[in-house]
Formats: sequence, C-alpha cells, structure tokens
Amino acid sequence: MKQITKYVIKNSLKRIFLYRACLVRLKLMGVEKVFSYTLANETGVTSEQVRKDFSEFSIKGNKRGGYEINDLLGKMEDIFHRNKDHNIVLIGMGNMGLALSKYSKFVQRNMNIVATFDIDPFKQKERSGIPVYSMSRLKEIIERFKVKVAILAVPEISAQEVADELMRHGIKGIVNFAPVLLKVPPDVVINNVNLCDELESVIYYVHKQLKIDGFKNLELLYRDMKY
Amino acid sequence: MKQITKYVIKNSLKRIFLYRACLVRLKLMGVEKVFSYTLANETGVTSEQVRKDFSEFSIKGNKRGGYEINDLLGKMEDIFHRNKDHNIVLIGMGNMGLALSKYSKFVQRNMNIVATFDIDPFKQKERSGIPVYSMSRLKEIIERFKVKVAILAVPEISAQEVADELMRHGIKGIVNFAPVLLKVPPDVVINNVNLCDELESVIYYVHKQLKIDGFKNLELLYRDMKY
DNA sequence: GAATTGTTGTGAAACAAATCACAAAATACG
DNA sequence: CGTATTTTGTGATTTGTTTCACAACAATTC
Repeated sequence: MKQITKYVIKNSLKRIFLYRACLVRLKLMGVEKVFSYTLANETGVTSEQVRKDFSEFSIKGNKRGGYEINDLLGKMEDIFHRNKDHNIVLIGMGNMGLALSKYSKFVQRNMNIVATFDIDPFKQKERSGIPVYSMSRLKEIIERFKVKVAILAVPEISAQEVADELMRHGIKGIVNFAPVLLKVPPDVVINNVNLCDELESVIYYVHKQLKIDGFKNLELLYRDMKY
Repeated sequence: MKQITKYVIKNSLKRIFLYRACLVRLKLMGVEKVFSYTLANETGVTSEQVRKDFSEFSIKGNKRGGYEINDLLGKMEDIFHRNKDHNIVLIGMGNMGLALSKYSKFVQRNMNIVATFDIDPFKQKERSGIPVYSMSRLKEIIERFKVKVAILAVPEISAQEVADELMRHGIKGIVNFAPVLLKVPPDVVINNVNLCDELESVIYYVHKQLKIDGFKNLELLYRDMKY
C-alpha cells in the first residue's frame, strides 16, 4: 500500500553530523581528545545535549578523560555504515542534477553516484565523469551495482512516475528535489529537499526579525532561534 | 556579538509550505473549498494538526464550511510577504551556484536573484540571464536592490569570510550551502542546507529499515493503518 | 591512600509538540 | 423553526525532547 510518508530526520541525527564534521576538523588540527563541552561550544549546543545524543547512539566516553577523537569517528563510521561504499543513482540531468553529479563531497564520504539517467537523448552523454544513460537501462544498472538509494532531480510532473519505477527495481531510499510529496510504501524512506521552501523560510524569519527589531523582544527571538 | 546560531525552521512552518503547495494544486484543479481533513489526507498529517497549525498563524475557517482556498492562499501570501518581490543575491558560481541561478521556481515565487558574484574572473560573465559580478560590486548591488537575503554557495574555506562581508553590507538572512557553521550575530538568520547530510541520513535510515525488515514489526503495521 | 577535581552518564524535571476529545458554530433538512 | 449533522477551534492529555542536577568514576594532588 502506498501512502504519504512524512519522513523527518531526527534532530539528534542531524546533530551527530555536526559533531562529526567538527571532529574531522579538530583531528586535522592535531587534536586527539575532546570533552562534551568542546563539541558543544563548537557546534552551538549544550554539553548535556552532546552527551545525551551520544548516549542515544550508545557512544561511551571516559569519565574525566572525555572522548578520543579517533574512537568517536570510528564509532560514527559504524553508525553511518561508512566503512563500505554506497552506490547511488541520480535521475534527472537538468541544472540541479548536473550540479549534484559534479558535487565532489559525496565521493569524499564514500557515496558514489555510479550512473545518472535522463529521458532527453541530448543529455545522454558523459558530462562530469559519470555516464548519463537512458531510463531504459535503470533496472540493469540498479541491479548490477546493488543500488538502494537514489537522488531524484526530475521535474515535479514526472517525479511520482519515476519514483514508482525506482521502487519497482528495488530502491529503498530517495532524496527528492522535486516539490511534490511522493506516495510510497512505508518501507521506503523519502527525504524531501525543497530549495524554494528553504529560501522562503529565511525570508519569513528575516521579515519577522526586522519587525520585532525595534522593540528588542528577546524572548521571541530566542524561541525561534535554537542553538 | 557573533555566535553559532543553529537556526531551525519550525515544523509548523514547513507544514504550512506543504499545505500551500497542496492548495495551489487543488486550485488549479478547480476546487474552491477545502476541509482540514482534505489537506490532511493530501499532506500526510492529521486534520487536528492542520487546524492547530492554522491557528498558530491566526488563520480562521468557517465552522462546517471549511476553508475557502482563495482566502487561505491570500492569508498565506500575507504571512510569507509574497505580495512584494524579494531581491536575493547569490554568491559563488560553482556547480551549485550555477544550478541555483537557473532554478526557475524561485522566480515563480517572487524571489528574484538580482545578481550573482564570484571571485573567479572566468565565471564573471552572464550564464543564465543573471549577471555575474566580481565581489567588489557586492556593496553597490546590495544597496541598490535593498537585498536582505543571500544564498551562499562558495567553498567552505571562504564561507565565513564571505558571510562576514555580506553582513557588513546589511544582509540579514543566509541560505548556506557550505558545510560549515557560520558564526553570526543573533539577529542574522542562517539556514544551512547540507546535501551530504541529506543523502547520508537517507542511507542511514535505509540500512536501519533493511535490518528490521525481517520482522515487519508493529510500528510499521500501525503506520499502515493510520492513513 | 585519602581528599580534591573534572567529566561522564542518566534519572528527574521542565518544556515543547502532537493528539485527543468535545463544545461551539454553521448548515441542512424535515 | 427545531433537530441532526458536519466541521472548526481549542482546552486537556499524551508523547517527545531538552535541560537540570547529581551520582559515579577516573585522574590528580597532597
């Protein structure tokens, strides 16, 4: 049965990403150990929050000794299955798809776009080191590379149709850039990225901010902005 | 005072965006009135949630009569200040910047990228109908077009520096695509969009899902029945 | 090796968000 | 016109998340 799965990334997971980015930076700087308040300061959360988050993912430190950065990063690799490579397919080689196919940070994190697809024959040529295939080869490629996750960057009109096809071939997770709510069975994970909404919400908060700026209503200000 | 402002868009605001998208679609289909449960079904939330959200933004319906779509959309226009145009600048014309500069949906929602900027002289030519300037003209353009919001698509190494410059010229809100936490004073709104994290969190949940797939546990069954 | 210090880990408390339950209002219908 | 029906709007309740407070423990000092 298909339904709208409003899929929300847990805040604790988002924070774990923050901590990791911070740890990577600290490691590059030669630091070997951190305390919860170090991470807290660097990421703008409280130290209890850091420890609670770690506890949720069963990460333990040493009383008084804090956390070994290498140890922490290792645990996080496990949590995120980063020890192995992840093969991704990207559908839709429009502006956004093209940019995503060239985005080097995916590879740096072991997420490899193994192939991209587009219905437009003009776009079916290699443009960023990654082949661009016609949709007819989707099944073949997904099976060959055991792909479970796809990036969907097609026009909204065809998003549902393409998503259905992806799922027929075994895709279990989609990062969806089309501004539509995909209907999927409950075992499929959808993460919607809506660029307009991201921009518009900033505009919304800026206006709100400007409005209250005169009176310095700190309480309101701080409720809307979390650290 | 500068600090890390981890700025979180409220869920209720995100849902309002959902409702609006849905209303626009319904309107195109010729529908004139909706009930809270119509919107709820279409967006995968509960009808109480829809009404609570509306109540937060002081949107009122008619008992028994539901909501007039035109009326709702009008109210939302007000909430999001969509009656007037919003001028945006975009900094960084790499892959992502270029794609964003061509993203037509911004314009459809009255958000106009009036100019883009890059330090690279090779990129300083018009590539998508929008001029690409050198950074030296930032102040001039921001003032001329009364820009308050910027999109930051520069490499992470220069993100903070560019953000500082933007703020010096009066920018109050930033959609930041660089994977760094910007340090900003509390009156500046930052919305971080981290594409790697978005993809990686899907991978995380897909793995988790696959692990529990064998059991088909109650939680999932419950979700099946819910909608 | 006892006392002191600094940090983790986590129950308890406070706070925030979502759901429930139902009164109030608008409409329809006999 | 009065009764039944439908849907909103919201106080009460439940559920979820963050912060607080402090015991437990490891390292350090005397």
